[in-house]
Amino acid sequence: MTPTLHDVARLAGVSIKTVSNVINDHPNVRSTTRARVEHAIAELGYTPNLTARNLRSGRTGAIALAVPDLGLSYFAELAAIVIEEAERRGVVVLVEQTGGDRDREIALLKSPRLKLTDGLIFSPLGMGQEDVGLLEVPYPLVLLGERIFDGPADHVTMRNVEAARAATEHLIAAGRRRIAVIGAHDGEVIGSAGLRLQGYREALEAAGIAYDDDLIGYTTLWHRSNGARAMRDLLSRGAPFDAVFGLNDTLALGAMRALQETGLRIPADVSVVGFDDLDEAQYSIPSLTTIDPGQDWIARTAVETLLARIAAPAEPAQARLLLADFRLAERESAPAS
Amino acid sequence: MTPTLHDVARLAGVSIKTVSNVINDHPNVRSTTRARVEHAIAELGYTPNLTARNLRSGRTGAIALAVPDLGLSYFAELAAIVIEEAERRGVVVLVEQTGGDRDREIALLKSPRLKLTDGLIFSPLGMGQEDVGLLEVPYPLVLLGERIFDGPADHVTMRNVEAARAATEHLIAAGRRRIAVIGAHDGEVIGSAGLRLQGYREALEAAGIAYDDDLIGYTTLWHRSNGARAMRDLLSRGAPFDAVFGLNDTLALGAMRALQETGLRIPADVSVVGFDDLDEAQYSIPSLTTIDPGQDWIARTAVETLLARIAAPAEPAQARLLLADFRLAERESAPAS
DNA sequence: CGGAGCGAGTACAACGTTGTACAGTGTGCG
DNA sequence: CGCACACTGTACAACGTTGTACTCGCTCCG
Repeated sequence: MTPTLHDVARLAGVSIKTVSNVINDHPNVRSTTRARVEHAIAELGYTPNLTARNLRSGRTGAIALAVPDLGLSYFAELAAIVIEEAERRGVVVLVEQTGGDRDREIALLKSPRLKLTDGLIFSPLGMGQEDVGLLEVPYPLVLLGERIFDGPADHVTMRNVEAARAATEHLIAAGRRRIAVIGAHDGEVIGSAGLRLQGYREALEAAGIAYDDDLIGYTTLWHRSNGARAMRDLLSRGAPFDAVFGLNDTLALGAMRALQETGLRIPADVSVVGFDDLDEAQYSIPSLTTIDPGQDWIARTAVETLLARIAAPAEPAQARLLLADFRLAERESAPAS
Repeated sequence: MTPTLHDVARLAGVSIKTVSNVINDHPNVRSTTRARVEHAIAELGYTPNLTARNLRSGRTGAIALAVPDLGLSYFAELAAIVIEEAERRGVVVLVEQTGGDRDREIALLKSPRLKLTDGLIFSPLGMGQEDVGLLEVPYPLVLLGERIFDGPADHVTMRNVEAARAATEHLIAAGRRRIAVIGAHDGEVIGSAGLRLQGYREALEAAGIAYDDDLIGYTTLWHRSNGARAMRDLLSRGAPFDAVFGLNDTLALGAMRALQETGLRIPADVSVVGFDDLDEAQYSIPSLTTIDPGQDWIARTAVETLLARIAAPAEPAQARLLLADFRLAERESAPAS
């Protein structure tokens, strides 16, 4: 079917190893021989079989990226950057979706499908701290997100508590006192929801504002419709509020939608901040004040770290925790004053 | 390092072929032997080396998906469905981004990186009809989009002309006569922009409305900010209009943003329709009337068609053109009357 | 003028798996 | 009682590539 080294070698009248040497730019090939081989390669349209090369070398030149769902903008943007950075460094990316389901995440970690790759960038959503032991895997792994800490793998993530605190303080500085939250997960301590809620509470406490559970909107998956639904629930509860902190942009956008449905003006009646700085946040109406958590840095650092681990098979270094810088992107939905 | 068939065989006291037979559920293995082998597999934590298996079988169990950019919601949602469908069918997906750049698209088609996969689902954006010859590739290929027609590969896409005509007719039926377009590409005949503009013109013509180039907003990349910019240009031109057809949802959402900035009410002053039925279209304010072009069907059919081609190495059948059904999703931005 | 040394190229094994051909051991039946 | 045959398992080759060890012939220099 497709030509192999043998075909090229036969046509050029040399051994297959010589052809291999030409392809890999090894020394000790006479220029006349090289030319003859190159001509044969061109004539047959030969390209090396990467599967065979990988078997020989033990490397595949591919990495896996496992995220909950590319339909979630945050992960789509993350994947876009990871793929771009990987390409820049000469590897390809195999994308897996777990649906944020714990069982599927666990199954993925042991899946033989990963044998097609040299390592994994893993963003769990269903697994939690109790599953930390399952991250002991026989291949290079970089962990994202905030479901599991102090695991055996390098971990690249954002400063959730500090950033959420900054978002809340921004609202407080603008004079808001009754700040609702959309997207909390009941009882969660770590995880994006738990950590961001903690930042929120720290900001309240520092400002001497009492925490009021009536202002907390709970949802499971952080989807736009859940943001709208949680906001409607909160409105129907009747507890007054003058600001909303959406624990991510998607929730905040859904919440804005629900607020505007009822005639509330943003930011005049209610200011809104989000978290993630999705592309959309610039184009919503009003545009969304949000936290830029350093996603670009996170994605690139994850690739860089993984490739470094792959290149250095021994693991002398401890698992590292790498934290991105964040910044508040101030827009119309929550002006400074 | 990681255990191989040899290790398992030695531990179980059998030949490697017997272990292989156990793993692949081949007959003629005594149940006692099978149990012994399975025990050894479990003890060593053996998993098969897929690279070696692939070399042997000539298949990789992976397909490639090449799209312009996962940062574009349409392609992120497409990728999500492709990956989900592929997983359901037992293959993994390697995602490549071309940036919509013709040279990168052409380079990708010949890239040896594709050797890691059994076939390609390709959504070009930079290549055009003049490049049709480049689609003659030595591996199974399924084409998406509307940049190239009548190529040598199966082609799965949507009914752009009919759907755009339906969208325009919806506006006309609601009494609109001055319908602006956002996202046209100057001089383009095929391609999403060209075809959708054609559908628009057909609808105008059928209704006896004159085509007015002053109502056409041109943009290159279909990004949200370009939608807003084109809308502002159009507004500043001063030509009156009572409806906007965004050639995709992202453009329409950007256009809505620009309209609302100037105080125009949607749909009272201007109705807006989009094209794609992104998740966002349900949650914008107002929610966006748009065309659901059958993306889900397209993604699943692309995977199914590609896997069928991979399974049948001979190609008896002609390249096929597969067209999805569309429907108008009527929402607030352009009600029926 | 003889041996060291190097350049050019070859033969073979190995990566881990699976298909093919075959060998041994019973078992059933004529 | 002997043979056919199913059953269980083995040995070997092959997929296409690259590393290692080797051969051959030439040049250079003491």
